[in-house]
Amino acid sequence: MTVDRDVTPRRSDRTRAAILAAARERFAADGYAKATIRAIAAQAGIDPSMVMRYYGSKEKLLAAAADFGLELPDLTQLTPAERTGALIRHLLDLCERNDTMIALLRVAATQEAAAERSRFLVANQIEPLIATIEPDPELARKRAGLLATQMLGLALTRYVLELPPVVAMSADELAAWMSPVLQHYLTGRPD
Amino acid sequence: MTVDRDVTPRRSDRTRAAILAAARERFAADGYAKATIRAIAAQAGIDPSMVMRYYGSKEKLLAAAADFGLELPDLTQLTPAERTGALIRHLLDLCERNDTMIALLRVAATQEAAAERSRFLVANQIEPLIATIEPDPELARKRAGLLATQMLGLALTRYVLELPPVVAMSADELAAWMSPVLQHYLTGRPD
DNA sequence: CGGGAGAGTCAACAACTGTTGGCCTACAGT
DNA sequence: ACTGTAGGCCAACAGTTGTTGACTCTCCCG
Repeated sequence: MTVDRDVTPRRSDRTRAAILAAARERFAADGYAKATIRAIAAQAGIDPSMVMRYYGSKEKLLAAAADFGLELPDLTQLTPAERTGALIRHLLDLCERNDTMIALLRVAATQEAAAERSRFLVANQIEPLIATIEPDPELARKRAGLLATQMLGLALTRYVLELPPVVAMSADELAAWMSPVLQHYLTGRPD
Repeated sequence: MTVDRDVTPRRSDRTRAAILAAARERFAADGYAKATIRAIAAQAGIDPSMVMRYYGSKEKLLAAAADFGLELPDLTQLTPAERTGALIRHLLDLCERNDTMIALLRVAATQEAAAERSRFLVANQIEPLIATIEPDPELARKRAGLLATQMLGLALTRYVLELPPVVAMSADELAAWMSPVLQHYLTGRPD
């Protein structure tokens, strides 16, 4: 192992990144099957065989494309009133800034590996986040699951199914409607 | 046109139905691309060419498989307190009794025709349902969209992504947690 | 200047896909 | 008995897919 401290700017790194970006865009737009290696390569402006050289197989490319974090806000730094709006705005921002999140959602509908990745994100990023404000771990798990139903439901209907009423509403309006819901899932009780 | 009053029990009707049932099962389990005509035919116990003979093309088979109604309960016959639980239980029942709903959801992630069908169902079945208890049509549209985010989010996380915390909860527990949410979307106000 | 490795292209393979047309079989009506 | 027709199967086509290996080009280092 050579010490690769300070930049080792392989010329291929840019291509590697271009492939990954193209893959996310195609996966987000077309889903797994229709996002052909050839289509991804074409969008990245290189030969299809390069995709294989750098990522080994289409499945591994998917794994690389789905490997990202949610970068969720720190709930303990926010008042209970601020939390819910921040979560909703963060989700919408995450979906609109790049296609990674939507790619994961769309591909997870058909590819078990992506579905497993989504389960991992809920268990290892949302659940611990909730655990910072909910001491009971059993209950924190449930709150995380319930939160996911609403958050992923919003992302699905707005960016994948594109239901007109959901698309038409602004981020502020959605936040206003959904804040009490998230508040309920974060700290409320059933019944 | 011959008068086909009282049964004309074509021998093919059973095969036709078997193909449709098999298609829904495969679409629900594998999504559109992986649900091969050959796989569907095999599950129906007939030859792949029969699928084409009866449904013309794979796209038309999908259209036939996605052609169903939500059979939603009549909200005006229920007290506000009963409505929400009834809606949630109805959705879970719909998803668990046969695979049609899950097939639509899974396929809609990649096939525009199925996504369009989901938009149609929201606009022509959920929206009119809400209109029976919400006079303002603009607001009824929004309530329908918001309701869809939570309902489809539940179906997605429980039956497609199979998030463990959501799968683990019983129908009663989910209804208890989500009833206030639906109540808010049905009759509440933002902010 | 020469060679070796990194970066990339090209052409092909084998498998699988939706789809088609020809052929067989059973049976209802005459 | 005969025949037409509906229901079904088989084999094949043409296109697309993931994947591979051989070949080219272009620097960089000695």
